Amino acid sequence: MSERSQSPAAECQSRPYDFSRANLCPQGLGQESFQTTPGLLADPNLLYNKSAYGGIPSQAFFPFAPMGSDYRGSDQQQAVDLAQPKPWYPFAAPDYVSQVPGAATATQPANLSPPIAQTPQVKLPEIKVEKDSEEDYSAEVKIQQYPTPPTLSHGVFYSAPWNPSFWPGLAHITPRDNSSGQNPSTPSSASSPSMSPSPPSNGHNGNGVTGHQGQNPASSARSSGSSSGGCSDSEEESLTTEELEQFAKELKHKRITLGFTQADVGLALGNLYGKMFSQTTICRFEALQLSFKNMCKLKPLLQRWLNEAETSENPQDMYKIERVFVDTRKRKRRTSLEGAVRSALETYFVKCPKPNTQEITHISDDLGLERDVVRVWFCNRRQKGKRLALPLDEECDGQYYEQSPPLNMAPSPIPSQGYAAPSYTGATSALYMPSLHRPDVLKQAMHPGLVGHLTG
DNA sequence: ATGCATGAGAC
DNA sequence: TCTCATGCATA
Repeated sequence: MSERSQSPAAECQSRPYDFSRANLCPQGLGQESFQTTPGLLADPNLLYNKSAYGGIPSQAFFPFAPMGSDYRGSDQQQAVDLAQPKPWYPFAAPDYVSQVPGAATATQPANLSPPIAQTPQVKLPEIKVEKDSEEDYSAEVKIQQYPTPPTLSHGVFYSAPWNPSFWPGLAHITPRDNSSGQNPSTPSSASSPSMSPSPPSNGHNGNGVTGHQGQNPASSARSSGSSSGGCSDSEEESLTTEELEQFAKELKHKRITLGFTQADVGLALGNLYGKMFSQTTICRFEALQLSFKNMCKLKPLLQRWLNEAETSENPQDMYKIERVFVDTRKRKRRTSLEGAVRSALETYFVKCPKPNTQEITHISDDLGLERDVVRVWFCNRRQKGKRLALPLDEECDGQYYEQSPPLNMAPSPIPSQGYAAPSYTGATSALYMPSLHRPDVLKQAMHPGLVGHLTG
């Protein structure tokens, strides 16, 4: 697969506003290189091997988590079914239809913009929106029932998360510092047995779990010298990767031992401290799939929960609260991308991890996807990339995707690039070889560095 | 367990 | 418009 070397995507180089991006998509977004061999993207995750990702983004992610299954589908997915343009939003969602290029484009040759247009694409995207149950979606008001733990009989209704105001106590929550140091194994009796929903009284400001956390770029990064993670805020202790890792394991183990599900924990946090978390978040915490900063932020809360759970005589109380929230919002139906489309996106991603608007448009047109779907896909892909990449060198903060591998060009001299140089040269396949798919390998390759760095 | 989505805040 | 934290929905 020789990338076309002569006519780089015009848009990539003509971007006036972003100098650095000039190199992003030198070869143009997949003009032709789209033909992805089955194995090519077998494991996109491998793109991020530690060495490749010299740079660390503003946020450090834990790479150890096995992330290998993401694209498993690409190979196994059946051939693209060109025959049927899936119905997108069959019901009550006309607005979507109008903005879904795929709906209109997928079936037709579409006049794709020059640069990307000719990509031997995976035409006819197999995009489908989950389950088209004719009506359920239109009726947006729904009440979700939170899974109830076997041991707990209370039906709990999970709330829609989008409104931070849900958690009044949030602001006051302060993960106590000591939690860090203290080993959960030695439950502090300090915890109040009353696992009442009332917000914990704590003196600190709550930046711990405040609605918005992310910001704080600088501090977030683990200070190089100290092991600290960049738990920026006061209450977040200086945790080392090992500590977090260990705590995560411990949490999981004890949680299971105590008979709680991840969902239970998330719910309990809400009841105990005012801020509820989803099963997803708890799962990611246990799997170390959150950013370092995020881990630091959540750890104190989970630590407290653990203490409570261990000491409480009636852990069930932790779930006592029932809340019913009516979700009046619409949530776009989740798009399910076919393996071929994903592979195509991966290919584009390798070439240009940060496509600009124009490029996104090209890609969306090319693949017959909704622009927003493409945009979000790239956002998520980048986010995931960071997790996998294991950022160790904070000095490179923000450099992650700043520079894109010059395709067809010699690997960038800059070691801190966010991508594995080899990946975009044509010789890519090797990089994505299934054999390397092993999470252990990935972990092995990255973790040590992180640990070393953090623990330093 | 994880893919796609949402939304606040930062840039 | 992006990042980041987070969650719904689903594999």
